[in-house]
Amino acid sequence: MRPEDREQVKDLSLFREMSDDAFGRLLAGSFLQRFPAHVVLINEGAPADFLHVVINGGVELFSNWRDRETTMSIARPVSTFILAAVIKDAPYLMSARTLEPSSILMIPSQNIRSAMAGDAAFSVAMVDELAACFREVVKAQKNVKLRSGVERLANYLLQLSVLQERRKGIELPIEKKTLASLLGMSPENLSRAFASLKPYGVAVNGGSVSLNDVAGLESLAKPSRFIDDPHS
Amino acid sequence: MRPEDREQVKDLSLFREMSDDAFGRLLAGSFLQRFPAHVVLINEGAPADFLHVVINGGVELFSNWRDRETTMSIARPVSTFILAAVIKDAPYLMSARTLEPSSILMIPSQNIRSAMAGDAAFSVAMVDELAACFREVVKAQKNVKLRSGVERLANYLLQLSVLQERRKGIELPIEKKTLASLLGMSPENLSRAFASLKPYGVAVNGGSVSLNDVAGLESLAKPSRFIDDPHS
DNA sequence: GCTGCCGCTTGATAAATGTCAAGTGTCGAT
DNA sequence: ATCGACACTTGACATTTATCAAGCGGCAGC
Repeated sequence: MRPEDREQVKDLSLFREMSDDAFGRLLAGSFLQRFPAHVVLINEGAPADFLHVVINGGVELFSNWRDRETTMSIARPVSTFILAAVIKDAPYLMSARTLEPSSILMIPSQNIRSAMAGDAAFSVAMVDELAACFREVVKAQKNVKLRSGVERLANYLLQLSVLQERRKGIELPIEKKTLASLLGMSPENLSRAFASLKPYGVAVNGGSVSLNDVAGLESLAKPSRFIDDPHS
Repeated sequence: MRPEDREQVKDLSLFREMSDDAFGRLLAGSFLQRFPAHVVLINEGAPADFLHVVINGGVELFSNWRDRETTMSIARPVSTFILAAVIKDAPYLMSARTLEPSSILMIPSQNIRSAMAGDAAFSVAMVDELAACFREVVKAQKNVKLRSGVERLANYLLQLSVLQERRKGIELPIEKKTLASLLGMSPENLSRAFASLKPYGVAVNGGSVSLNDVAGLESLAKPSRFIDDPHS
């Protein structure tokens, strides 16, 4: 593991307050591994032996039931995923696969639990992190239950435009197929949803999207602080 | 607050490991209040000043967007709700209203944060509680995204029958209107969903439901440990 | 007893969403 | 260069779900 990678992990809010010493103990037995694209890292139902940290690349968290599958969220550097399963020492509720070639740091679950026991500040950081995760899922749930497909797409695009800090010309960070699943619709439906946003100044070209009428799009999307703002 | 109520709260996994002393400090400035049915306790977006604990009765957590509303979950005695907002000192993401006349214990948010700072064991309990909450929402999200309305109802009924420990003759604990919203469908649709379960031995009479063919219902519902089991 | 409200149901209809099938274009492997 | 796999799009169609309207039945208040 390169020193700059270690530095990035240490800078996560989860680990920032730890002593270097405690952080060293946490990483004992951990390993950083490079994976190709489209590799399954975690199978739903397996015991949570490691806390995973995306160092670079991207990871899709998804879930299956019968013959259906849905994308639950996307983890980007630098962030952890499946923290809750590690805490509860319970089976993973989601599967995970790389979207692209990715470096993943894997920390033994036992190290996390030991660190909590020995380091009160770390526990507090964990509480903070888990509360944030919880609020994210609640927002996602509201998004699905209160909005139509088109509305979810419109809000996703607006969120992206804020994130990418340019008014026109945003880039979709994931394949449309995956985006459809993340937004809770079929790929065909996503195509049609894009088409139905054309009157609102949305022009699509492959992975590039221009928003030529942000105000109009907002009047359709009606973004809400308590669904769309990642910091609320 | 009656001693037996205090005992029940102390017995929550969140507080069980606390010293009586620390628990006393936690409750300083708290108060127990009785509310009539259908009273709004919390408005989405308000600052999270109190951690709420349902002592008896029942509370519906719900959320609005534009002219739509959906119920997110039901809190029953004895349990806390909106813990995450309290931790983050952030606005509530959901509103709350009583379903019936209810007693609610309200603990000042500041007390919770102080207790975390001074009591490592309490922090660990909080981590555990939040991880459990997180996993609950993830399951709810999978339920909505992977299943049709009829499938969600079928699984809900099976869950109830396990909870109420009798094979036939279960009682719906909430109005059908609320149940519809909880399951993410319109009330009309819930009626039709019940009707379409008739061939699977489901007979409805007001709030009473008989399951005359649990095996058949299960073959339709295909319950999954990682969606329906509250302990997984 | 009425009477009006409300929860619930049912039917008719519309809107949203999914499925199936075909066709296009890209890209990487041979 | 050709081929095939695959992501994406589009159209036709089926299914699911919501909406609107009407009606039933219980129940609280007059």
